[in-house]
Amino acid sequence: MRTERTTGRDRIPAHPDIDGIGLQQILEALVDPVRRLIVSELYRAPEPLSCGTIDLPVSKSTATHHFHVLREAGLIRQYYAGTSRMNALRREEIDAAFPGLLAALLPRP
Amino acid sequence: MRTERTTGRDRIPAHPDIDGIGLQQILEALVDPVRRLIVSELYRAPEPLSCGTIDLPVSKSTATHHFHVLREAGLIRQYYAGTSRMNALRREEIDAAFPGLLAALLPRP
DNA sequence: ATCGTACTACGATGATTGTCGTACGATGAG
DNA sequence: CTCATCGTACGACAATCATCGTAGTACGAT
Repeated sequence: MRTERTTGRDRIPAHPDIDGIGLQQILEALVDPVRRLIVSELYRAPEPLSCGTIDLPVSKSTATHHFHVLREAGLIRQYYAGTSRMNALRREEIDAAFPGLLAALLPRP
Repeated sequence: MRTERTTGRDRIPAHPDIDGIGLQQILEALVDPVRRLIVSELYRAPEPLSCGTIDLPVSKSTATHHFHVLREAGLIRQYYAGTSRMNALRREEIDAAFPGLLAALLPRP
């Protein structure tokens, strides 16, 4: 049999359904200041941002880790555009499942 | 000089001013399920509750720890009534400082 | 004075996790 | 093809923290 290759669109990991996410997981994700910073930036941005666009006070591997946690918590959606990984806040879904949460947690503009 | 005695009203620890509390601290307090359970109970109760009234899935020492964290985070106010320690949610202050936060974090009634 | 109740204080411990460096993989440009 | 860029994966490490048991203190009742 042939070796598996991780190519192209397989690079996009599965995103959890919002219904499978509990408040607990959301809070565990948002309790970290770095992750809250990421979410804030995505909240303000009109369009998805690549990982590199948001500059964070941590190393690259740590940043990857934080994006991973946010994705697993159902807070962001990720897809590739070339070598860049784009990130978008799943705003409507979150607002529907947890009304007022984002507004209460993010710094007021 | 005379020996210091921890008597009577000295048993009540100092409560932090709400202005000195940041969102970070509040979140760190409320990310724990047990602490969120405590806050929920205090939220629903019309009057302050003693520590023993709220039954928690943890040992007594752990419960004490959680009440301590909540107090330090400015979320509850504590005072003694006999041997019982009463707990009250600092609801108005929290709502003023972080509008919508409690409502978003506590289970809807 | 003695006892029981209510809670705290003090370690100890195990699990989690935020952090990093390094090595690797995928993509687009020259 | 080769190279630089962007991000991931993996393993390691230190710090934090939720948990507990035990011992102790304060207060009210007997």
